[in-house]
Formats: sequence, structure tokens, C-alpha cells
Amino acid sequence: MLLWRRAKEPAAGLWSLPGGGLGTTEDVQTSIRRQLAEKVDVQQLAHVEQLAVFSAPDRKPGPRVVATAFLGLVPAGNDPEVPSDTDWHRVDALPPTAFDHESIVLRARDRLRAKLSYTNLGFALAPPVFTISELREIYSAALGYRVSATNLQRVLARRGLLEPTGETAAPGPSGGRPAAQFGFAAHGMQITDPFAVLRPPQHRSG
Amino acid sequence: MLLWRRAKEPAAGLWSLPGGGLGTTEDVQTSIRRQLAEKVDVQQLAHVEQLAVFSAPDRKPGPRVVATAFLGLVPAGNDPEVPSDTDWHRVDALPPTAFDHESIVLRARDRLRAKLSYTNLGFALAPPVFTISELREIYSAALGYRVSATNLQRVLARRGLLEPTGETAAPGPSGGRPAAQFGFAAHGMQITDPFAVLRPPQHRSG
DNA sequence: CCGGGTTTTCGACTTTCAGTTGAAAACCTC
DNA sequence: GAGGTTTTCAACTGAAAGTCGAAAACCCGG
Repeated sequence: MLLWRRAKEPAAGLWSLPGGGLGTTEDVQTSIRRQLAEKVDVQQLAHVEQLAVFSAPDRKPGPRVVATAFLGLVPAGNDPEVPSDTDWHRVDALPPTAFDHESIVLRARDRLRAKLSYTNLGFALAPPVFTISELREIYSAALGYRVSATNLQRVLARRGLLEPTGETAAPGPSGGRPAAQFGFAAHGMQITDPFAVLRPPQHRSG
Repeated sequence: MLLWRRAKEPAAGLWSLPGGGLGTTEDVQTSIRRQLAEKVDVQQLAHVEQLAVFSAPDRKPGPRVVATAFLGLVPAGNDPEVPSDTDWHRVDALPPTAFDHESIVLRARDRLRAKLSYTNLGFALAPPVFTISELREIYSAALGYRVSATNLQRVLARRGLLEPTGETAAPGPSGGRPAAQFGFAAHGMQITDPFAVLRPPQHRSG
């Protein structure tokens, strides 16, 4: 999570999600991209989607503020420079946060985990080129449990999302077979339909 | 879709989604239930969830309005009484609608279809007691394609969602075997986790 | 009340795809 | 070159969806 430390009241010293007021001539998506641009290079955002509206009247002190929260994803390995009051934090080790921001973060985490399961959103977390082991680490970190590299490769390959680059990565210091490198196929860079449980009838071939 | 006909400008004569301004002491969920209560018996709502924020600056004439849209579901067969300016409409045959309300409806339809596939949201569309044929009709209407009654029954039964009542429905005028009646199991009345594609490792039994 | 038509139910087969395993491949260091 | 390490891949297993067809249980008309 990208968080910044509040210098002034309210909630001075606590960590806060980037954001701000909605301009009169922009929609919420434009607005959050504008706000984010002050903290990080927006070009690195691989995915942005609405998360939810948080509107409890007492969610923060002072005048009533209704927040539209977004989920934005940056590929792993990207370590963008951020201002001095801003820093990256592990979702499983959050610092003390302001207002209801922790619940927003947890909601975002759950959304990501769910979407990783039933869409191909994984491309937004992966760098342009990766090995299956690296991708396994990314998926495992995001989901919170270790996934099988063999199975991950086959599931993604079957959907035509993996494209081998032909190159191999250098082995680690302890040796091992060099890993083949992959990228996500271009047509995999947008979210596919969720995996339907009840599909349209598909007439048997043969 | 529950729509009401606008009597006055703007967009007089066009059909509009129920809704209204957010009170200073309520959150958006409370607000939409309050607004809906003016049109329909809110007790019949089997499911309510946030859909999305619609915030284009020019989405409607006059002062700028940011809308938080909700998806609410009423079980089939329910035909609640509504005020004289209000009526139900088929989503695949919408009348002329005001502002961006048609795109909101279509977004809601897509959300419902997706969630029907990867959750057990179907319970919110079904009446308390139903036959498999009736449930098939409901699913088919919502999804836009005909599903197999045999398969639907087995998929839901395998998840423990179907509970036979022991009763049978009266056959139609042309005869046929009387259909067994079912209800949704109590623990199926909340949305289950989506069906994970990459699951945690599950050690083999045996 | 019996036979034909209709609808539902259910078991069995097929297909698809995810989970698992183990062996071979390809590298490292000593 | 031997031994250790990591990746890759083919094959097996298992679970669940898609399909099919027969049997069950009703209607109606003669």
C-alpha cells in the first residue's frame, strides 16, 4: 500500500491513503489519478478500478466527507520514487492508519484476492518479463497462500495468457536450471470475463 | 427494473431510477433503502449491494450530481404494488430513460450475470419455494441463455444449497410428472466466496 | 382403465480442467 | 565429474460440469 504520513491534525502522525477532493469538472477516476500523480508516477499503474463508496457520517471528524475508494495496482519489482512523507507498506503489516483507511485497505485486499481467482487480473501485478517462479511468488504473496508453480503455469497457459520470450533468466548463486522467461499476451492485458460456473450450452464436438 | 416516470423537467416523460439526495446523517446504503421505501416494500429486497459511482460532470443537466448506484434484487414471482408513476420493466426492453440511467441499468445487468456465475447469488432471485424448472427459467432469464435443468440442480445440490421441502407442485394442464419443490438452504442465503481458480494446496485424502 | 403424450427426475457417461507427483533437464560449486 | 539445486514437463488422479437417455409420474381421450 502507498501511504503518506499526516503532518497536521486531524490524525497527525497517522498514515493515510492518497486522495483528495473531487473537482467540479472531473469524474472520480480522473480525480484519483490526479491525486495519485502527486505521489507516484501514474504511468506505472497497471490497473485502476472503483472499489466502493465509504460514507458513514462519522467516518472522519469535521465536515462530512463521502469517499469513493479505488483499487490501483503497480507491477511487482517496480519501486517508484515517492515523496519524503510517503512510503510503501505491506498490507499484512500496516502502520497505524487514519480514520477508516485500514478497513478500506482490507477491503481492497479482499477484492484483489477474489479477482485474482476468477479473472486474469494477475497481469497487473507482474512485470513485463518474468519467470514462472517469480510469478508464483507474486500470486502467493497476493493470495496469502502458496500456489503450485506447475499448476499456475498450466492454468495460465491453457488460457493463452503466457507468451514465452525465448530468453532464459540467469540461475541463482546455488545453481539450478535457468528459468524460461515469459510475458503476458497482449490480449490478456484486459480483464477477462469471470470463469462462468453455469456456461451456455456447448454442443459436443465429435 | 423498477423505474418511475418523470413528470417535470428535466427529462420529463422519461423513465428514471429510484433514488435521491444523501441525508447528512445517513450512509449511502441507508439512503437508498429510504428512497426505495417510497416505491416498493423494502422487506422484499433479497439483496442490496453497491454497484458503482457515476460521476461524469455532465451526466445530467443542472448542478453537478455524483450518484452511487446500487444493485437490488427482488425474488421472482414477487409482484409488489407500486405507485401509479412507477412500474417494472424488462431489462431487455427498456423504455427511454433519463440521463445516464440506461448505462447504469446495463452495468447492473452485467454485474448480476457475472455474480450469478461465480457466487450463489441466485437465491436472491428465487422465491422461497420453487421447482427446478422454475429456477431454470429464472437463471436463464437473468443470464440470457438457457441453462440445463439437470446440471443446474446438480451444481446447486453439490454445494448444499438446495433443500427439498418434500412437497410437489401440481402438474400443468398438459400433464407431466409433478415437480419436487425446493428452497434455498439457510446457510446459502449469503453470498459465498467466489469459486477460486487457484486454490490453496489441499493434501490428498488417502 | 388403458395407451399415448408430457414433464420431471435421476443415473451414467463424457469432457474439461485443476491438483499432485516424480523424473528428467540444465545449471551451479567443489 | 560428482553432488546439490532449481526448473520444466509429462502423466496420473480427482473433482465437477456438460450431455444423454431411460424411467417415473402425471394428464387426457377413448
